[in-house]
Amino acid sequence: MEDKTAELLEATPRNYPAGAVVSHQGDSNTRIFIIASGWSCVSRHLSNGSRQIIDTPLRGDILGFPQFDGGGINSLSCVSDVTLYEIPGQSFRKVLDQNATLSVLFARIAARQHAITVERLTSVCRRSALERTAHYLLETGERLGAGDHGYDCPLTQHDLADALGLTQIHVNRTLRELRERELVSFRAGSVEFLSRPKLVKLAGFDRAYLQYNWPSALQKSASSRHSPAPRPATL
Amino acid sequence: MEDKTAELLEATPRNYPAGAVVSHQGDSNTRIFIIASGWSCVSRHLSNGSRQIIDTPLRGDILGFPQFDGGGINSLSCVSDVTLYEIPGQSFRKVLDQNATLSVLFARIAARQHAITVERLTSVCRRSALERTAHYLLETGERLGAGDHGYDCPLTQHDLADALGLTQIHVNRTLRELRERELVSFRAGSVEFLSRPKLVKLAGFDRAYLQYNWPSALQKSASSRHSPAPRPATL
DNA sequence: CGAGCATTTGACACGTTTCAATCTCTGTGG
DNA sequence: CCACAGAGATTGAAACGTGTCAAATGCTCG
Repeated sequence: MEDKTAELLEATPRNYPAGAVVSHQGDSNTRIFIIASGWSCVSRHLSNGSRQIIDTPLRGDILGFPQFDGGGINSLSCVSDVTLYEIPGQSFRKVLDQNATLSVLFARIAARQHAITVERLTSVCRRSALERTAHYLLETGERLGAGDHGYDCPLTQHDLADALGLTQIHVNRTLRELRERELVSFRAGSVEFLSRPKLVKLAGFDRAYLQYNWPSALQKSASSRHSPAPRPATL
Repeated sequence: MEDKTAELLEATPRNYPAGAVVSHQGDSNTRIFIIASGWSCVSRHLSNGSRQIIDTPLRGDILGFPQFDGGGINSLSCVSDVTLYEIPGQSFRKVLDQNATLSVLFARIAARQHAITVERLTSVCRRSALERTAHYLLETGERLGAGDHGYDCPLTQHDLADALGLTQIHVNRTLRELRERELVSFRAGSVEFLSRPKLVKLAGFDRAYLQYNWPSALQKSASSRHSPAPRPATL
C-alpha cells in the first residue's frame, strides 16, 4: 500500500499488554484493527458463563471490517503483548470508496475470514477432538507462515479448549495422545510437528481455504497459489 | 434498487427443482446468487463421507459475494423447489465499484452472514442438542420473518442433523423432547411455537446478531431496529 | 517460601452415537 | 383398489467419546 493511502486511513499503531481487552463485548465499536504482532482472540461470552473463542487473529489479519467479526457482539482480547493498527471506520470506508482495488482486496480478506470460520464450524461438528485439535494446530501454523517444523504459541490449554469446543482437561488428554502418537508436541509455548504428513492425514487438512483467491486484477501483486509469502503487517 | 441497477447486474431469475444442485463443491463458481424463494442449503462434503450444512439461505439472502461462501469449496443444493437470481460475478463487481451505497449494503449483508456462522459455531460448541435445536428453529423463524406462531419448513430431520452437528436419530429424540416440554413442534413440514418465550429462554436466543446494522447513510431506507420488515427478494 | 496459575492424572457420570428393528406415509404399478 | 417399494420417522439397547469432579504436580513470580 502506498503512503498516501496509509495517511488517509489514519491508521495509528498501538500496543496492548498480554491480558488487555481491546474491545469489549457489547461496545459499539466502529474501529478496524490490523494485527501487527502478537496473539489475541475474538471471543463471545455466553450467559451460562462459558467462553467461545471465535478466532485467534494473527499478524496481518484484519478485524472489524464493516463489523465483520459481528461487531458489537464479540470482544477482542490479548493473549500475549499485541501491536495493532487502529483505523477509524469512517476513514476506512472513505478510502474503500475511492479505491476499487483496495475494496476487492479487503473483500477477499473478509471472504478468507469467513472461510476460516466455516472450516472451524465443520471441524467442530464433524471431527473428533483429536482430528480437530490437529487441524487447528496445522491451520494456525499455515496462517503464521511457519515452516514444517513448528512455531511458538502462547495459548494455554484452556484457550485451546474454548476455541475448539472442548474442556481444558480433554484438550490435555488430546495433546498427550498427539504427542504419544508422535504427530505434534504442544508444550511450553511451542508447537513442534513430529510428523507433519501423518498429522495432515489425520486432520483431513487441506489448506486451500486459507489461500487468498486474488482476482486477475491483483494477480501480479499476489503470491503464487502454493507457496504464499506472508503478507506484510505494516502499512 | 432501481431498474437501471438491476439491468447492469444482468440478474437472471432461474428455477431449480427440489434436489437440484445449483453449484457443486469444487467448481470454480463466480456467480452471485440471490434467493427469491424456496429452501436450499450450502454444504460441505468431507472425505469421511459426512456432510456439513453451513447454512440454509432463505428468501433475500445473497450467496457467493466475492466467493463469500468459501467459493469453490462448498456446494449449493435445493431442499425444495427454489427460485433464485444469478448474477455474473464480473457485472456484480462492476456495479459495486460504481455504487458506494450498494457496496456498503452488500458489505453489511456479508457481515450478517458471518455473524450467523459465528452464532452457529458458538451454538455447536457450547450449547446442548436441545438448546442448539431450539436456537436453530428460532433463528430460522426470525430470518423468514415468520410470526410468533410458526412457519413451514421442508427440512428433514437428517438435514437438521447435518446443520446442527448431530445424528438424525438424536435430532428425532431432541424434537420429541421439545414437543413433550411443549416448547416447539416440528412435524410434517411445519414448525409450531408452543411457548416461544420459554423456547427463547432455553436457547439463550438473542436476535441482535440477525439485524442489519445499517450505517447512518442508509438509515432512512432501513427498517427500525426491532421490527424489521422482510427485505424484498426482487430486483 | 508461599501464592497462584497451568498442567497432569484418575474415576466416574452423562450426552450422544451406533446398530438394529419397526412404523408411517406417499406414490406407483399391477 | 390393493400390494409394494422407498424414504423418512420412531424406538430401544448398548458402546463410546467427552465432560465433571477431585486431587496432585509443576512452574513462575513476588
